[in-house]
Amino acid sequence: MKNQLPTIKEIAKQLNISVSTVSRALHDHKSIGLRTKTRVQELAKQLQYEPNQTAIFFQQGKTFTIGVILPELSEAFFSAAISGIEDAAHKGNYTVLLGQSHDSVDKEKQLIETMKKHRVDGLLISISKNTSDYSHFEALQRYNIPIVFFDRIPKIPNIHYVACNMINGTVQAINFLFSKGHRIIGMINGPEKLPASKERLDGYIQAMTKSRLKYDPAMVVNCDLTTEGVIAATEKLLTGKRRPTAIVTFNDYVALDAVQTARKMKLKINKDICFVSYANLPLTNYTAFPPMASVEQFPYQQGQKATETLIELLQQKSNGDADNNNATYYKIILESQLVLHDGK
Amino acid sequence: MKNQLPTIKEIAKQLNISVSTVSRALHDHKSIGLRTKTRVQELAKQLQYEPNQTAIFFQQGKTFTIGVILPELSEAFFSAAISGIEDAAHKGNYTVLLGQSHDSVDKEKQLIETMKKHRVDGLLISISKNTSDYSHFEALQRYNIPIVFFDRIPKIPNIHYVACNMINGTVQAINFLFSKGHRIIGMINGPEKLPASKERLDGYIQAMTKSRLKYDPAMVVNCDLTTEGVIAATEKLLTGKRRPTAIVTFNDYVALDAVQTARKMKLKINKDICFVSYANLPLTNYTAFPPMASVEQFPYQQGQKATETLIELLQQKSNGDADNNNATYYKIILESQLVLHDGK
DNA sequence: AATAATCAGTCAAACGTTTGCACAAATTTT
DNA sequence: AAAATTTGTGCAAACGTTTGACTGATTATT
Repeated sequence: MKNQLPTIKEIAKQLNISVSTVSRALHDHKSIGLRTKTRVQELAKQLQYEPNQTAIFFQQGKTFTIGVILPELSEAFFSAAISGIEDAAHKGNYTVLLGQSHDSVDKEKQLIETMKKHRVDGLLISISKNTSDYSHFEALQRYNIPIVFFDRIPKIPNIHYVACNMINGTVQAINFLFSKGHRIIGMINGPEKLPASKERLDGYIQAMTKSRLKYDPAMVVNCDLTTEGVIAATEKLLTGKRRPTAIVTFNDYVALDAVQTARKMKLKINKDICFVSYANLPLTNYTAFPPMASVEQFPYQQGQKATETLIELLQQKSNGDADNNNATYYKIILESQLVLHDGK
Repeated sequence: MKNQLPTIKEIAKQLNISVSTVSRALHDHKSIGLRTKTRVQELAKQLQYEPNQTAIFFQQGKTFTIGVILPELSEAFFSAAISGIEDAAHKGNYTVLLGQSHDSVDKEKQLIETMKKHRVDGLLISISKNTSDYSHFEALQRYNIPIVFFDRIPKIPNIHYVACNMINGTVQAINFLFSKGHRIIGMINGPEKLPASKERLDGYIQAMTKSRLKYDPAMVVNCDLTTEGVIAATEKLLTGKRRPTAIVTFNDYVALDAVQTARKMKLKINKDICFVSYANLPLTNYTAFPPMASVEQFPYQQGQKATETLIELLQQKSNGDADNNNATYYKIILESQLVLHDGK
């Protein structure tokens, strides 16, 4: 009754030859005669033989599986990223094992354990917002499991990563606003300690000083990204004595709340006040008052690139370059880019 | 130089006992004396021993992995679903192997092969839009890999599935519009042959006749879901001699395009014409003229429920209920629900 | 004709773990 | 004190595949 699947053994027995011959025949090994080769291949087809991958994984100590750990799949950024990851992995004949940390450090650690157990060949990680202790990543060194971080990168030396540089995009955004005649430009930034916030601020300062508008710290307010936080930040910015005519917001969600707030204050969007944002949402084109422009971060491409990098590392490894422990570390930076919204 | 991980063998050798004893000691088997048990466990901890799961998978013929095949991760519906799937799987100590078909039948078939190779314990599938030949699913029976379909279900008998019933939600939507005074209600539906379209139509007809508004086929137009298609459909509906005062649209994307079209025709949204939609997008609250209400399809819950169902099937299987081939088939229907948008 | 090379195939070990069976020693029951 | 049971442990097979080393033919080279 047990629907036993055919094995190499079974084929060997039926053909009265040894399993090794069968194995080699199926792999088209040169040392097998044409006659037996075809006999084997025919029977294999007839029996619908398929190699048992778990046996092969075990035997070879490789699983052709890439583990992916990221904060939250329902966030547009990450769902685009995983899409790119899956596509690239599949192209390289790898499979994707998935886990979301929900921005919890514990869950992240747990996931790493699971991935380790499953003997993934490599890992792709975008760290949780709250991770500041990185020991669980470092522990992986011991297992010789390469990691490529993407987007949210831990601050530790000697790692591979793929990220998107927000500085240039921010500079472009400010320059764009400048070219439109804006001279007082505000920014609603994220939490101060977040690297992502720092990059945006850097770009802001760079562009402002280069445009000979001096950098006024009062024009940049941090917020915790909650709706309430954004409202407070927006109000603060718009009720100060120097009122900006344009605001750059940390991301699209922030932009949406900020726009609402501005409207409640009876300001006309795109007239009294303009917004530019960083792209997270697929449909800013459809929103009531979309930001005039967004800085695109190319999540799909980040995912793709990170995966390709990881696969390359894995190939190096299997080529025995493993001993080559003076390995160089990949630090791949995509450039963000300003995208204008024609608001059609 | 090879960073060999400790194995059960290694422990056995160091302690001068047999591997079986070690194995049993680590599993807290009753037949092992307390002294050796602790000796083993201590050494295991000291060596940081971790069982090699690939060996166990192989040995047990189980991988504790669930394969997921769905069309497109960057679609909000599916990214929410995968989120639910991953959470539920993790809760049940399963891991998720991921693949997207991009709505291509070939890719779908290929993914099934990959999943089969990886010896996933079970599969969760939402079929591609273009799949009409279901032989590749049926082939899986042979491998005794249970499948639970979700959301997009093939039309074949004797399958397990989880879906969301759109009929009631549609009825609620129409009733809601009726209560708001609308008497001429149109519908922009999806492609005619799509089951999803049929359900919506059914609900529409049911509600209309129950409300003693007679069903006017001219009030329901199908479209191919492209922007152009939607524009054409909207124009057709709004330029007919009976002009609807409210329109139910196939999904949020359609709604957005339809709203734009109506506005171009100088109609005032929520005054001359109201829209109700089916929820796909996270931020209808922020859109220019959001649908007054949406029929929610609970993708996260669908994913969750499908996963729980699959895990249950897997448990039954390992309990030897496998022979019990007169198995009942799970057909789990979640109810859709109308959600009002307060447009704040 | 002897030697070397090639061809076709087999043997057996290895990967790490689990588990049914056997067996000895210690303990309990008769 | 003999018999039965319990306790603690080891042996070896099994899971399916790959692969290095080996063997016995045939064929090619000198």
